[in-house]
Amino acid sequence: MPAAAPATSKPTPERILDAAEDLFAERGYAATSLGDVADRVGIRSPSLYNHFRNKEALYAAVVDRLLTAFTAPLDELRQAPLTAEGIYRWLEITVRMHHQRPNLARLLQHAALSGSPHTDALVDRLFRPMFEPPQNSVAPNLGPVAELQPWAVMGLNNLVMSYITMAPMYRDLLGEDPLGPDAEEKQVRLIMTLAQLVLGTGEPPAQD
Amino acid sequence: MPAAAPATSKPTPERILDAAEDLFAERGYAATSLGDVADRVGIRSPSLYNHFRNKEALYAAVVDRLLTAFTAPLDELRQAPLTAEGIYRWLEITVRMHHQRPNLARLLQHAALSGSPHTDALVDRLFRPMFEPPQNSVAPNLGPVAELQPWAVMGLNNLVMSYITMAPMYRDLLGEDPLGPDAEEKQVRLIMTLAQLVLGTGEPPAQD
DNA sequence: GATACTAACTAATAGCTATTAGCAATGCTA
DNA sequence: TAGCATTGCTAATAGCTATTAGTTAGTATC
Repeated sequence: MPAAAPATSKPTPERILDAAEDLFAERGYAATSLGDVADRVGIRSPSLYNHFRNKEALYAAVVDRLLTAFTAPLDELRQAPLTAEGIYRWLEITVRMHHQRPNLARLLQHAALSGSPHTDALVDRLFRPMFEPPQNSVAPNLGPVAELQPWAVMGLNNLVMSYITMAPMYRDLLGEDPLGPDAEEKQVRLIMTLAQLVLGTGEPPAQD
Repeated sequence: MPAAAPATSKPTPERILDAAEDLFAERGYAATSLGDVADRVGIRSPSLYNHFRNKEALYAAVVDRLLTAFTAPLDELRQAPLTAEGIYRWLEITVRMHHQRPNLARLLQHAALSGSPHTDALVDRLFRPMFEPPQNSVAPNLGPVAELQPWAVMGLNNLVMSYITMAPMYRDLLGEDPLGPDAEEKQVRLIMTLAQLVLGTGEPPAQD
């Protein structure tokens, strides 16, 4: 009795990607079993091979879907000349995206710790653009961390992502769920404040 | 031909702990196999059971050894009343310890992502003390992040540790090995500068 | 109405997992 | 010298892993 598409829900490949994304993000590539993915979708594991060539291809698809979702709004920002206000906008968008799709940060962290297939793609598409000087820049003044510039980029990035990846450990210690919507606002404010301190007393963050 | 203690090296249990610590830190609890641990020590995996009850006990021993190494120098600092200079000392010591023994940060990150046995011990012994008000405090002025205090503690911690756990991803992007000795100095300076900005223009970091 | 395609299934594989049982060699102690 | 605890080994277990082969039931097309 196959092909019982429930008609109510998403197509199977998408449901597989959803389940695999959550599991890869939680457990990493090696510790995720296709049986668990299949269980979550509600099918048997060999049926996964009707939609993805093998485990690595499934992982690659998960990574690709996440990367395109993240790089799209940032590519747009990269077109305009780089101003201090542009940096603030970029930061806020990044923070909010990581809160809405926390799985990329988790996947990245697993890849950094253990290595995974396609780690190059993650680095090249997400990180490398931040380290190359933009084509038309206004050379923002970086304040007291002048010669530490690349390290500051790494630091800000890590700060945003480690908030996501470490959140479960702090749930009891903060009075609040660190991944709830209130916390998102709080983290945006903290990051913006920090950035303002680091970049100098320049422009204040834009108010929505 | 057993009991061939090479006489040159450390006792076996310690060598097992060393190997297991590296592997657990790199791959996490679930993805680490006892066979790989044994290979690295140079024995067969059943021989591990002569020294540790099972995989979980081995992991517990790794965690415990790391925690005692880390909490010792910090407990000492916690005795004295809390001053701004004390916070700077605490920060610098923490950064340097994480550079010398990067495995605790990696283990913590795996535990936060996937959950592992004994995660409570990690949180209780390492994090919880930072969130409880010290017995005799001088109520340091936290500057522009006043009501964000617990979030700032979490942020500084994450900043220090994510530097370690994310380092491999940035190796190509920075011009330098992020875990080399020069980088340690650079990170200490960055963190101290940041802390100075956050805590207000208070005391400058002590020069050794 | 016959045919091809899709997407599910079961059965089976080779290899790895932690763990146990039993054996053998060594070194310490009486 | 006899005995014992330590610590290594091999062999064997039950269970999980990704992956393949072959089958079957629906769906769309001619």
